[in-house]
Amino acid sequence: MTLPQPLNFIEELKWRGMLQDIMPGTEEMLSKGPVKGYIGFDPTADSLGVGNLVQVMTLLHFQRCGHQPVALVGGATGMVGDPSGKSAERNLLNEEQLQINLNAQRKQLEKFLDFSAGPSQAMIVNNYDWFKNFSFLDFIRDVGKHITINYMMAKDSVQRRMETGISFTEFSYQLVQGYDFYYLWKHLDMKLQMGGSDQWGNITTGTELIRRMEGGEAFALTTPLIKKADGTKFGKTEGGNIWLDPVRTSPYKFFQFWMNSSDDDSKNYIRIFTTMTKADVETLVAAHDQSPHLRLLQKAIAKEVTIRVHSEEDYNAAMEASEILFGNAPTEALSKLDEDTLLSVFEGVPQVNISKSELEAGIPLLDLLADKSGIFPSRGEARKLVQSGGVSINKQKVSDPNAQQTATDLLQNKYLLIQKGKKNYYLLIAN
RNA sequence: GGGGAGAUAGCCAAGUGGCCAACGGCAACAGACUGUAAAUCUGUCCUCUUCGGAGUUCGAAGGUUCGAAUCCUUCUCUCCCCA
Repeated sequence: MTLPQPLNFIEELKWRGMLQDIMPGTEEMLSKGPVKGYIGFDPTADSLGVGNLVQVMTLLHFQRCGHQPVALVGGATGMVGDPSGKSAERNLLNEEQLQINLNAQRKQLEKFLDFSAGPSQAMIVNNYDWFKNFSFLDFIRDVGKHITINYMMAKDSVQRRMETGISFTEFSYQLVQGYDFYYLWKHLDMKLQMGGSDQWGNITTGTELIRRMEGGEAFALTTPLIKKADGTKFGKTEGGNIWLDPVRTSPYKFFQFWMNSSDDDSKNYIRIFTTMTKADVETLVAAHDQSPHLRLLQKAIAKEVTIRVHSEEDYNAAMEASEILFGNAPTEALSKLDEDTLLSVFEGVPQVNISKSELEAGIPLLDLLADKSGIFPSRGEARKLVQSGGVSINKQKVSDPNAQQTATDLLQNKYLLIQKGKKNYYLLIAN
């Protein structure tokens, strides 16, 4: 991946709103030619979530600007536990789980960066590799000696835990992460560490260590914590976290997550999560403001991100499903679908099997919604939502909680599309 | 060790013998309006319900009473002040 004119990475981050803190001299260092920079990923789950996507994009932009991005998976740091942003001591992961998480994350990271040979070839490293044979005594002699407790205690992540308590393990985390930077600097000529703003403290311990151990110079920058316009956390919905793993979050849901972002948020997201140029973004934002109901921004983000994280096919399927579900004449569109299309459209929608013969005999609506399908935990809840107009079958509102559901409405003589609220769909399959 | 304050639904927070399934706010969910947006308005928000009700709650366990979140006893935990 060679670009005709390498972009200025810092400028790029600035207009995208992705620059929080930067160490003096960083921009100058970057301007001298391609350098290596890395970001660490904490293996707390077996999949990255959209929150991690910010850091992935930082690496991607870094690479687009002609530099060499390195993703570090925390096989060692994951065993310790980062106290940053945590109000209480964490539970340690067992090694088996850690290994699973590590491999899963590594695989995901490989999708985003360009690993083909060249001056900006991406790399993935695992800090377990240089920690596994580093004994405790050697570590406290060779590394710990260079950093004072006073320095470590001054960090925000530690300060905030002074009242409630912090274990020695978590306290030493910054030193472990700091040594990563030193090691990479020493052996891979790593010049820059990046990360979320909560990592600033850990990162600077690294640059400090490099200076004290060898008088070397290393640089750092962080990205701001992304928040939604209403101040709530980014990347979570009613259903929980939005994951990159299609098993955890279906491509349809993933696509919908971006489609649902508010206007204000999407103006930020388009900058962070797409590689569109500044001019294109500005044009699109202007077009969006002209006719916001077209949701141009949401569509553009959802498209690019879904394709990057999943695939073009997944995007097309999600898009098609969304058009049918949210389009102008959804009921008609539904009944026109042939079975294959219908199934592929609703691939990401929970499916429930029910008995066709019972349905032919007629099932009381509430039985169907609660006992038979488990869509509602109780009949009372089903009744309440039906009464308040929150339930649709095949995109047609049902209003009578005492109604019977028969087989006459079956799509393709086999399926019923149940809708709970506006955005939760279930496909009932009559066998 | 001494003294004081407190523990109420996801969170904050009223309530000190019956009118309490418990004011109010936030969060959440649904509806209306829209554009699958925001804001606003409305409804739901312990569990179950044949929507008439039924059952289980107010740190825990006992007790007083016709009746307790409210009074008494013991226990557990949290916070503050003094040593």
